[in-house]
This record gives sequence, C-alpha cells and structure tokens, in this order.
Amino acid sequence: MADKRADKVTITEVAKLAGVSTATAGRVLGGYGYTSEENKEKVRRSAEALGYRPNLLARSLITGKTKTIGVVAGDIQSPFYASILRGIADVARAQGFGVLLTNSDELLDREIEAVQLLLEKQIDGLIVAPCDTSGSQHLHAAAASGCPIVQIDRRVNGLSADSVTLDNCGAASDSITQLLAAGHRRIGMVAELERWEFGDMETFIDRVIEGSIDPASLFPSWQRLFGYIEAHRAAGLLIDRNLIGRVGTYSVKAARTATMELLSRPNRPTALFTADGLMSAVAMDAITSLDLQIPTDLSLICFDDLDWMSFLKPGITAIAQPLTEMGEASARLILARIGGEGGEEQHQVLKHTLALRGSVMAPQAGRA
Amino acid sequence: MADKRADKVTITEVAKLAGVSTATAGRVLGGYGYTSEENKEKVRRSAEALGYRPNLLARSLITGKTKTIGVVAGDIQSPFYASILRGIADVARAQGFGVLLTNSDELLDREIEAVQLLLEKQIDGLIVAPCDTSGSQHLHAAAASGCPIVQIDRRVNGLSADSVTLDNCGAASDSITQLLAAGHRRIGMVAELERWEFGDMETFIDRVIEGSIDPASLFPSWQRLFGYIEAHRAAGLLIDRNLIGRVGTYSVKAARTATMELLSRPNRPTALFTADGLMSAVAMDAITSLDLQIPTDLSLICFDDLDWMSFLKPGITAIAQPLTEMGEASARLILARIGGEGGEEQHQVLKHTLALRGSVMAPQAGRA
DNA sequence: TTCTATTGTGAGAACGTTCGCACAATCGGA
DNA sequence: TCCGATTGTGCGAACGTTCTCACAATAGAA
Repeated sequence: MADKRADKVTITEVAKLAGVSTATAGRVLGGYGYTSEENKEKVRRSAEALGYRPNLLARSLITGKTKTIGVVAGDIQSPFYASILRGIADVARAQGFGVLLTNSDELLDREIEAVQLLLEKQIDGLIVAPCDTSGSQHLHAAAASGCPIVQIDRRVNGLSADSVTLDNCGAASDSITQLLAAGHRRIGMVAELERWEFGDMETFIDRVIEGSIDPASLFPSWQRLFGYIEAHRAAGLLIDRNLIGRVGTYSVKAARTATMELLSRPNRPTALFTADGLMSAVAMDAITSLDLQIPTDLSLICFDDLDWMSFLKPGITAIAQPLTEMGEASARLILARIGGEGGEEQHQVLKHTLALRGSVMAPQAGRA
Repeated sequence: MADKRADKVTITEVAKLAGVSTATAGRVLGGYGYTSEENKEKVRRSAEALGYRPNLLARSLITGKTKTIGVVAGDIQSPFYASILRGIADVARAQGFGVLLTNSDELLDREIEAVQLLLEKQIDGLIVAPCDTSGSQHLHAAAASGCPIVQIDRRVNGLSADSVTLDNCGAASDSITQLLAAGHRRIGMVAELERWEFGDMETFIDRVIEGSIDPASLFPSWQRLFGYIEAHRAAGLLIDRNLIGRVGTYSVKAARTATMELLSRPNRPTALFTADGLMSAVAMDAITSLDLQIPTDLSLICFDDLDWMSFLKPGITAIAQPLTEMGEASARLILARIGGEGGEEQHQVLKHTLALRGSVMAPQAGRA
C-alpha cells in the first residue's frame, strides 16, 4: 500500500523480458517497421505477462498527435448539444479518437479559457460552437497555429475554418409559409435575438427586406427571424414588429415574460412560432397557464423537435434538426483535416425536416 | 503553407530569448522553485512575445499527472447522463481538470474498450456507470493498478471504489406508498429489469419478501422493483406478478409492447409506476393512443422528472433525481482521491425529491 | 570568523515512447 | 561472384517538460 501506482510497466521491461531491444519491442507493440515472427510472439507474450499498457502521452509527445479532439459546447445538458456530442463521440470512437469536452455556457471568457486548455493538452482538432461571431481572436490564433477547427451551429466572420450549420432561414421560412398558407396573418414569434451589432430590430427588418444582409454571418435566432421576414415578404405581407417577442437573453424567466406579454395582449397573434427548445417549453407552459387551446385558440410551430411534442394531445408540429448527423458531419470534417486533407474550406449546411402534427389549423372566426 | 504546425515555440526558445537556462524559465512558467524578480519579468516577457503555450503532454509525462478525468457514460444523449456529465464537467473545470468522455451504450465490450483507451491516455481518475455489476475484471484491474474510480448510478460487487448512487428503493417505495394511500390496490409497473443473475422474477419477489437480498448490489430497475415490493409488504398487501411489466431490454419498441399489453388488458391497473425516463415517455405515448385520461382512468407516477411533465394538462407527479448533484459529488470524490486523500471507501446515496403534480387521484368507482 | 539557512542558478538526467541511422543477414537474379 | 532489394535488429537521439543536483551568493546568527 506504500506506492501509489503499481502501473509502472514500460516498454523497456517488456523488451527486457522478451530479450530484445526496446526498439524491437516498440516496433511490435506500435505496429511499425519490420519484426520477425519469432520476436513478435516473444514480445507479445511478455507484454501480456506483464500487463503492459502503452503510455499514449509519450507516444503523442514524439508523434505530435494525440488522437484527441476537443469540443467546446454551449451546455451539454441541453438536448441540442447532447445529441451533437453523441454524433461526434461515435465517429471519433470509430477512428480511435478520444473526445475532450468543455462547455462555455455561451460565455466568451469561458470559451477562451476552454480553448486554451484544450490547446495546451495538444488536441489534434477543435470542434466549437463559437459564442462570438465577430471577434474571436483566440480562434483565429488557434487556426493560425495550425490546429484544424470546425465550427458548429454558427460561424465566426472571416475565420477560415470549416463549418456545419443548419439552414435556419429555410427552416423558419418553411414553417411561416406553412402558417400563412393555413390563413394566419398575425403570426407571433419568440426568440432569443440577443446581440446584433449593426443596430436595432427595425433596422434589421428593413435591411433584410432591402436584401443587404448575408444570413450566413448571423446567429441562429437572427437567421430564424430572417426566415420569418423572408416568408412574409414572399407572400407580400408587411411585418408587424409588435408580433416579435425579443427575449434578449437565454433565460426561462425572460422568455416567460416575453411570451406571456405576447399571448395575453388583447389583439394577440393567431399563431406562434418559437425559435428554439427553451422558447418552446416556456411557450407550452404559458399556453397551459393561459388556458389556451391548441390549435383552436392558437396554432403553434416549434423549432427543435423535443420528445414530448409527439405525445401531447394534439401533437406539436415541429422543425427537427438532424443533430447527431451534425455532430457526425463535424467529426468527419475534423478527422479529414487531421488526416491532412487539404482543399477548400467546407461549409456544410444541413436541412431540417418538418414534423407535421396537429398544432396547426386555420385561424378561427372572429379572431382572424 | 509548407509546414503544418507553426506551433513550435518551446520553453527552450523562451529561455534563450530571456537569456536564462531552460531550468529557470521552467521555474517561472511552471511556478515552482525560486527565481529572482528580474528573471521572472524577463521570462514572462519573452513568453508573451513568442506566444508561448506550455505542452501539457510533456509536463504530464514527467509529473505522472494529466489533470484529466475519464468518464464512461451510458449514453450522453439521454438527459440522465447529460445532466450528470454537466455536474462533473463543472467541478472538474473549477479545478483545472479536463474531461475525457466516452459512452458505452451499456455494452460491456464497449465499456472495456473505453476504459482501456482512457487508461492509456493516462487519466488521473475514472468515473464510470458500470454496465456489469458482477464481473468487471477490467475495473478491478484498473483499481488495482492505482487508478481511482468512482462508480455512478450502480455498483460493481466487491469492487473497492467509491460510489454515488440514488436511494432507488426509497424513491420507489415512497411513490408506491403514495399511490396506496390514495386507495390504489392494483398498481402496474413497467421497468427494464434486464438481468438478474439469481433466477426469475418469482424468485426475486420471494427473496425480497423473505429479506435475503441486499438491494445495494442490484441494478437500478431492480432496486425500484424492490421498493415497489417493500411498499406493498409494508402495507400488508400481496404482489400480483402480472402487474409487473418486465421490458427486458432498454428499447422503445419492447417498452411499448409491454406497456400496451399491461394497459389494454381487461382488468388493467388503476395506477401506473414507470421506472425510468424511457418508460415514462413510452407510457405517455401509450396512454394517449389508448385514449386514457389521467388521472381519472389511470393515476401515474414517473421515475425521472422530465421537462414536459410539468406542463402537461394535469402535471405528472414524478421522482426527481438530483442529477447534476450526483455528477458534482462524483467529481468531488474522484478529485479528492486524486489529491491523495485516503480513508474508507465512500458510498454516497443521494435522496430523490417527489414532485407532486396532478396525475394521482383515488381510483374511480367500478374500477377499484 | 564560521556556520547555517535562504535564495537563486544552470547542467543534465529523467519520463516512455518513436524514429533515424548503421549494420547484418538472406535471397534471387545477372 | 557480385549486386541490390528486402527484412530484421539495436543504438542512441529526439519530443518538451520537470526535477535532482551541485554550486554560489548573501545574510544573519553564533
């Protein structure tokens, strides 16, 4: 009980027992170079006998490869990141890679700190959901120092790194079009819409309509608003700014306030579009507490298909993101780069699927 | 573009630029030993100028500590593991530790493979939800080789390692008692109940009643059944074996079959107890499709408090596990062991909370 | 003065691998 | 016979740190 680690069996001891040099033992165990069948057997047997376990640190130090990819997620606890992570981990495992996980809580400082730690641990590649799409010096620096990066869910402006995102505009626009087709003209939307660096929301709406914004540079919730606006424009309808609940922060409380405000006003919307899972859960809660019936009092389409949406009384029509696929795609991209694959920056934009259920119907008489 | 890594700035170069030995530079940057203020300044400035970033691999190789803890979860995608992982990651981060993640899908082979990889990567400690509670040679070996282990959710028999679990018996027994108190006498239960090595379910029930089973050695779903039986026994009631839906495997399909079978039989139970999140979701789905009303047609208590349970029409009464706390506790335990803390094996058994909502009422006339 | 403690420095050996190199032995073909 | 290719081996130098020494300089105490 005196010594803490009985772990100490190195390749040297294996070599000694097998009666060969460490180089030969290394060749057998590492699977590189030539070795005679005879020695192969001897070394393997000795390794077995001693319970030899290679020290990947030492190997990595010399090869410069750790076979580890770092992941900076927002919050693993959310189904969104959990599913993505699952996809990443599966692909990584299949290639013998480990996954070093951190979460940023969408806080820049924490992201910087996390990236720092991961780089010091010499990860071979980084998958990150960046929380600041404009600055992010740390990511530029990491990329410049040669660490492959794959961005997920959103993209940093001007960062030369691959990305995997969802066609948020298309998904939102699809849903809104669906509601418009059902006859709705007053469609509410609740979304985070935290920061937009170029001005207030009026400006944003105007600029989308005049076509001077590239959605690729936006945060998801803004992209979804973009889709909302686009769908209206395509239908030749004006936007009523009051129907857009801008929560401003990713919190249950703020979301609840915004949603309740939107749904309890005298001339409330006939349909609601929630821009992410948090908003959907809050909205559902608000709808229940206001005693509104879906879809008679209110039609509803939610971004993110959560498990409960399928077994509510009328099921909730929802936009399903291919989350594990996004994770898998990002892992494949990063592994390809690690494997030395060159070529153009890759920007994969995945498509949603719309799970049609029972939460949409035409607006009821006297309320349309 | 020719060289892949511009990363190459080592402590030697920093030392050279500062005009000191690598030993001195190491002392400044590593924060050990003595250095003059003057040299401290010079070294720091040089490090800054060169953009020096320590290589933790090299440090770990020599110190024997990686400041990394390995985690083997069942499936990160499930809210159960996701929340636990969140707790682990938070505590780890606060201490400057990284988290290396793998999932086993509750498959022994995969768990063995994962543990192997983690050990080769020289993790300082291992947090694992073991999928085999009886054999698990790999865990015994790991423990023997000096790697601290914390078991989570369940315990391997005879493995000397700390653990963090939930009082599953107590939680189940509480819920069943609640239902019995409401007047229910035919309480159904659906649970995984995959393997029990000592015989069939009759035997299990008998042995629980005669008191010859130590619940600590059981898998959670069996512990929950244990609680179910205990509560009945305490109330002086016999167990109707037909009310126990043994799914046998952790799959939606099997769960659905078992649940539908249980709920559609002529003399169906007046109350239902679901033993985990999967069973709850499936049960909810089955209840909806059978067009049963909660709580008039059926009372319901679920193990695991999922977000949707609070905003269904009548809320679902549920057992909430303190998941992030379990993660935090396990991380604290492992860090303490890594820090060299000796002493007795620790087995923390956390308590559930029962979230009372509207899914329980007295059985209705003609059905009791 | 002389001793001991404190503070500081650098050379060089770890840590456990992989890798370059030199060197052999064997084989087949010209 | 000689040659080159193929297969196999061991020595020792990496990799980028930390850590053990040996050794100084200074200061205060005896």
